[in-house]
Amino acid sequence: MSENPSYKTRKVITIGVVSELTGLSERQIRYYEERKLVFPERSAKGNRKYSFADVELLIDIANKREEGVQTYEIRQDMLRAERKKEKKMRRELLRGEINARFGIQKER
Amino acid sequence: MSENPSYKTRKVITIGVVSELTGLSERQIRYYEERKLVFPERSAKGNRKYSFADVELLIDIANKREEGVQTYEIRQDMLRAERKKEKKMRRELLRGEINARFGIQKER
DNA sequence: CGTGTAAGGAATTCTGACACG
DNA sequence: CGTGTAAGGAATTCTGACACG
Repeated sequence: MSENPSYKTRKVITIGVVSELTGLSERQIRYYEERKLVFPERSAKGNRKYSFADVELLIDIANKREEGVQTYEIRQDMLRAERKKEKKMRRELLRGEINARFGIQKER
Repeated sequence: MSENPSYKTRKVITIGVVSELTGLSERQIRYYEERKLVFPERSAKGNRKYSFADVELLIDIANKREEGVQTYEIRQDMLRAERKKEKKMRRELLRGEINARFGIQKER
């Protein structure tokens, strides 16, 4: 049951459907790609394919744009968030390694 | 986090992508619809849209077809399984109602 | 029965560009 | 900067039908 969590990240949705789902025009969606905010995959013959995660991201972008935030700012925020998350993951990885060597044996 | 379990059942995938995902020809996919094995939605202008659940179902169908099972048999099996599940849900619903009236107060 | 294919048309998507503000 | 639009072409999808086995 529930085998695949990749339903959210698998890129299978064409731009027309994404447009319906987000309310954005295809022009806008392609422009946000140009501005490096979304990264669809391409089918064999070059058609863009998006994931549900991309759709949600685009909705967030649309909200920020409505507040007047420029695509450049949105991109900067995304990059900052990404670096923060990486830092966190490194800390957790390190903690895990330390535990693997010393932490596991509770006391003896 | 993880707000939407509908990633699996939301019908957003076009037939070409389903064909890639399943290895079935578009002809086969349309035929299985004709035989009432899958039920895609339609976009405004009539294009079929499938869910991840549909994709998995189609893969199951493809496996059965390879074993020589006819579409009619597959359909009968699906209907039987569905009735069974409904029966189960009715039982559980009933049990829940009974508990709501009598079961909750443990003892007094 | 299950699937391939050619047919003709309609809708989709793509890119690069001009426009406006 | 962000978005609309017309342009031309290529790929997608649709339906109904004929073919084969």
